[in-house]
This record gives sequence, C-alpha cells and structure tokens, in this order.
Amino acid sequence: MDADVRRTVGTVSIRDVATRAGVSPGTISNVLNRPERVAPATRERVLRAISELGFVRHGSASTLRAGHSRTVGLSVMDIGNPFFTDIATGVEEAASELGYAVILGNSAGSRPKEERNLLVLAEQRVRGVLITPTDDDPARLDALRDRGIRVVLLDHPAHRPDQCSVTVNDVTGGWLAVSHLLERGARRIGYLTGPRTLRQCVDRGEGAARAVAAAGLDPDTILDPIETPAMTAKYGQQAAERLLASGRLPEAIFCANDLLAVGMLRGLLQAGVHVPGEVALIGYDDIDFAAASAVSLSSIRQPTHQLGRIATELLLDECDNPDTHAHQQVVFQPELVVRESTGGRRDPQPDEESR
Amino acid sequence: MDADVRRTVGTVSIRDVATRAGVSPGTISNVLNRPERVAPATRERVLRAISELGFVRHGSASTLRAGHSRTVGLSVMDIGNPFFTDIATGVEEAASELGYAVILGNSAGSRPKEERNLLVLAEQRVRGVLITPTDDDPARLDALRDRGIRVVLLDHPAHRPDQCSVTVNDVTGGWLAVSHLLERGARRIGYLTGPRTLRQCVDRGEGAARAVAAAGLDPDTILDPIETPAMTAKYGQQAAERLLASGRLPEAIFCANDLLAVGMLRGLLQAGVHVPGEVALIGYDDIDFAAASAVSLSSIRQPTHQLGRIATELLLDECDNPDTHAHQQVVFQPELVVRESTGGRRDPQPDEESR
DNA sequence: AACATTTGCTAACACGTTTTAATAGATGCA
DNA sequence: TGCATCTATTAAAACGTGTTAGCAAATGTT
Repeated sequence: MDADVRRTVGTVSIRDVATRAGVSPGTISNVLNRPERVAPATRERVLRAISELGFVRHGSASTLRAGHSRTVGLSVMDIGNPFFTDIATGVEEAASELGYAVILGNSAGSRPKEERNLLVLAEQRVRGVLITPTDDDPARLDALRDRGIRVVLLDHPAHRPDQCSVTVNDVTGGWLAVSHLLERGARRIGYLTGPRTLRQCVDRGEGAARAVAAAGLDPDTILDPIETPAMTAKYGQQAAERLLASGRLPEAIFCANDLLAVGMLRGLLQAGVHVPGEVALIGYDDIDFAAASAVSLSSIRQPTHQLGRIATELLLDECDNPDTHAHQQVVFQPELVVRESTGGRRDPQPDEESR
Repeated sequence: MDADVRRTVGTVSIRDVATRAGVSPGTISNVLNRPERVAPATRERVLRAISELGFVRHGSASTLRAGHSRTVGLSVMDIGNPFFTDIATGVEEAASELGYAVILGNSAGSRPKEERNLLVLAEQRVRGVLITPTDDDPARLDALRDRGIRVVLLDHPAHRPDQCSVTVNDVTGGWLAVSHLLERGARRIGYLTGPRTLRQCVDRGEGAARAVAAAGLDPDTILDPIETPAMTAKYGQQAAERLLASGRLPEAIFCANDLLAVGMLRGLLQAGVHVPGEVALIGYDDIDFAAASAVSLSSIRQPTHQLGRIATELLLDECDNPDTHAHQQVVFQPELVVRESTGGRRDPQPDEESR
C-alpha cells in the first residue's frame, strides 16, 4: 500500500527496501557499501528485498552525500578519428571493469568547446578526467585539480611531477618515419602537418628534422612543411590538390596522421600520380584502415588501446588509492610499419591466427 | 573567514555565493534557473559573485532535488565502427547544443554488457537513453521507461506507437545492393552477414532476397549466406579465407557492413583474387574509408550523422516538452554508391568544394 | 557472576540544490 | 489615505543516500 504509492512515483528508495527487509535504511547502505559489516542472514534478506523491489541506487544522492561520483570524463580531440576511438575503447573497457561510467566529450580541436565540456564534467563532479588537451595551457587542468577532480593526460606529457600522463614518443615516431623515407632515397620530403599548436605535430616534425640532420643533410632544404587547419582526410585531399597545382611534388611525404595520409593518397591517385613510384607516402597512428587503403599505407604504430587502458587504470588508482598512488609519466615507443606506400609489400605481417 | 574554511574543502556552494552577493540561496537558484524572476540589479550582483568565487553548480544535488538530470545515455554496439562513431558525433553535437552531457556505453554486441551499461545509466538517472539494441527484446527498455527514463531507438524500429525511433530502411538497402549486383550480371551472390540476431542483418538479407525474386530468379539458388560472429574487418577476412579454401567463389558478395567488406577485400586481394573482375563486392554504411580502400568500395549510404542528431533532438524534445511532444518513427531511405569494387570508377562524385 | 570486548544494527544529521508558500515592499486604484 | 495587486525575495522543507556515534545483545575473559 505505502509501497504502491511510492511505486506510482516511479522510483524505489533505500527506505522502501529497508521496510521491506525489516531493517533500517542505514543497514541497506551498509549492505551496498560495506557488506562485511552486516550479518550474512540479514544481508541475504536485504539483497532479496532489493531484487524484489527492483531497487536501483540513486547515483546522484550517493554522489552528493559521498562527495564523489563513479564517473570519469573523457575529452578527446576528434571522435571521428579511429586513433581516438581506439583510445576510447580502452578507456571504456577499463572503466567499466572498475565500475565507472564514462562521460564522453568531443572537443573537435576547439579550445572553447573543450572548455564547455570541462565545465559540464565539473558540474557532474566526475571523479577524474582523461584528456588529450587541444593546447599546452595547464591553467584549466589545474583549475580542475583544485576542485578535487583528478586529471590524467592522454597523449600529452604532464607539465608537473605530481600528475600522471601516458604518451608515445612522437619525436621518435617522426624520426622513424623520415629515416625510413631517407633510406629509400628520398631527398625532398614534404611534411603534411596539422596545426602547429598541437604538440603531436610539432614533436613529429622535430623528429623528422633530427632524422634529416642525423643523415648529415640540412633539414631546411630537405623538409618542406605543409600545414592544414585540422588533421582530417578532407584537408589531406585539399593539400594534395594544392600540391599538384603548384607543380612541385616532393619525392616523399610524411603525414602527421593517417587521416591526412588517406586524403593525400586519394588526391594523388585521382590525379594519376603513382604511389610510391612518383611519391612515397607514410602516415602516423597505423589505424586499421591504413592496411586496407588503395595503396596500403606505411605508418607509425602506437599502442592506442593500451594508451586508453593504462591511462584509465592510473586515473582510477589515483582516485581509489590516493595515498599509495605513485604518479607516473608513462612513455611508450612507437614502431615503424612498412607497407606498399613506401615500397613495401601489401601486408608483410599476417599475424592473425587464420585457420 | 567562514568562506575561507569552506574554501579549504575545495568546493564553493550556492550558499557561499549567496552570502557574498548578500542574498538568499533561493535567489541564486532563481538566477540560475529562472533569471527573469529576479531583478536585473541583483542578477548582476549574483553573476559577479558566481564568477568571483568560481562557483560551479553541483549537478548531483541539482539532479537529486529536481528529479532529473541533464545527461543522456548513448548505448551503441561497436564504438570501433565508424558508422557508430558518426552517430555518436551527431548525438554529442545535438546534446551539447541543448546543454546535455552524453554518457557513452559500448555494448560490443554483448547482451550482458548492454544490460550492465543500462544499469549504470539508470543509476545515473540519465534523462533519456539513445540505444541501438543488440536484440529485439523490448523488456529492458520498458523497464527503463517505467523508471521515467525516456528511450529513443537508434537504427531500430520502435515496437510500440508511443516510442520514438530513427531508422534507415534496411530492406531497401539490401534490395539496392543486390539489384545492382544482378544488373551487373552476377548469378551467384554471397551474402556475408553478421549474427542473425541483429535485425539489420536480417532485413538486409530480406531485401537481397526480394531483389532476386523481383528479377524472376530463385533466392535460394542465387543467394549464399555466410554468417560471422561479429561485423568486424577481422571476421570479414576470416570469411574470405574460408571461402577461398572451399574453392567455390561466388561472382559477387554483398557484405552486411563496410567493415566486413574491407576485411573480405583484404582477404581476396592477398590471395590474388581480382576485384571486381573475379568477384564483385559491395558493402553497407558507406563509411569514409570505403572510398579510400584498396579497391574503392561500392556501398549503401546512410545519413549517419543525421541519424544521431535527429534521434537526440527527438529524445530531448520528449524530455523538455513532454506534453507537446509527438512520438515519431522516422525512417530514412538509403542510397546506392557505386565505386570500383562493382565496376564503377574510383570516385564518381568529387562533390567537395575543392579550391 | 561480573566485567570487557565484539558484533549487528539504528537514529539522526548532513550533502547542495530546487521549490513552495509566505513576507515585505512597491505600485495602482478608488 | 486605505486597500488590493503585483514584484522581488526569503525561509524552510524536501530529494535519497552515506556516515557517525551510540545502543543492545552476544560473546569472551577473569
């Protein structure tokens, strides 16, 4: 009867469960949060009442009282990029294993949008935030920390020692890519990059320059940077068109990510340019489709899924074990993958367990 | 002094803002939620206090008291599939425009995982849920509705009139794909499909069969289904290997999505099979990479981004205007895109605004 | 048997916001 | 001036959970 009245409201509270099980609300809370403190018999009774009434804990009430939630925020630069999707998969996986929900924010590379997203996350009182920041400014991240929201940087180095981050060495990546092009004899190399405000683009370019220098050549005459407003296939293709119009095709192009490379490839092929014969091409990220594209793409592989996973584990460790937690700056090393677009075979490593 | 004590706790409450602005907490709430009810002068004062103190509204407290949150849940089957990523982009865009946050859940096609995700969403008291269900069972969706959580189905028809859904006609899609293959002369057609529990797979197969029948042929002898455990490139490639081992290659293959098609294509090319010469191939979804793959893929295009956007707008309209809201079952029509893999040109529609 | 300790549970307050009914002040009308 | 109406604000009561201190009963110790 009383239960029925509540039922019409549509929601079953901890109090309803309590009366049903013949105990006090506090005991229900104990069953949920510290089951060992309650006698097996009553615990059993409470659990039965919970499932009979279809009780679902009110996350907001819980968050409000406990002072922290079971959610983390994930802010990425481009959810349309498989690189970030792979990260997101790793994050979602690790988070849900530990009972956390993930709130997704897509900054689309825009600083104001990133800020709006972070505000939403702050309002939701997420336990922590995983973020691939759009620029180097640590101010808004520090602001989050001051609010008690832990921050782990994804694909961006920490700017302070008491901060976790998970990155892949992009200088090494750029070095690997361009060394490979140089080895294949290229002496005029285009660097198709996204905005220079992105650390990834700068570092990969830096690695490229070092590789040229290490070969005893002059980066300024060998390397020819082409900047695009965003790292998408569309801009890659546009860059190809401009390059073709200029009439000065380089012998090889290092693209700062695979989307740019895919676009560039499409542009070149449409114009009848042979890849790798006339222009060799190498991308970055080794997204799944790199191996499947028109001319299979050489690329720099990153442990993307791991990146998301480990960042999440670090974050949640920091949340759940604040005292034992040791801050870490994890740095992975990237790996060169050679395919057709730089003269390799279509798919050199059929490492699937076929048959 | 009192304010400072609170400051150490790390969080500024509405009460702090109130004392700072010399008004009561209720007024702050009014400024935030019904600004028109408060005099311009005080409103100004309050807003200043808010920014001076760096106040951020506590979402959980708000949700608890107001009875509803400003978040929606999004449950998709495979966040690694660009089809769903595009949907997610549309959802995120529309939601953030209306001031909602998106909680992402990836069911990975697994029913139990989907259920866990829905439980989390119920705990978070999301305002509504956008879901591409893993199967046809309406029970757990009804359970959500009973809890006051609105549900809009994404890429799945509603099973009741008072329920919104946004879909694309998959029977038509299958019909388009196979009609195209028949027109090109194929008389033995493989249908590479995901699990038959997925409505999409069944409907696309149904459309395929109808196309065959409409051509005056017998579907059972023309169409040869191959089922995979999941719609990923990996399983597509495996299917290619099995097909090759069997020695009975069809003249054409209709793949239930582009990931399967990409995998199938990779498998065929590695074995030296010419596409479309020996085997023609058509996929489904027209993901970005379809146009860029080794042999550019013919496909069935869906208005993916729109799907997410419109579903979100329907959901939030249902939430924010419950009385005026009219439930809708929106059905889009898919579109055939012909490329190399069925004998078309690489990229027949360069509709980008180049230059 | 008397006391100390442990175990299992309860009562009551607190978390930060929204909302309702109520109040004080300003304004309009006669 | 007196009364009604309207406007701007407030006080206080929720919302559903977590937590603390404390009580009663059960158990262990001399």
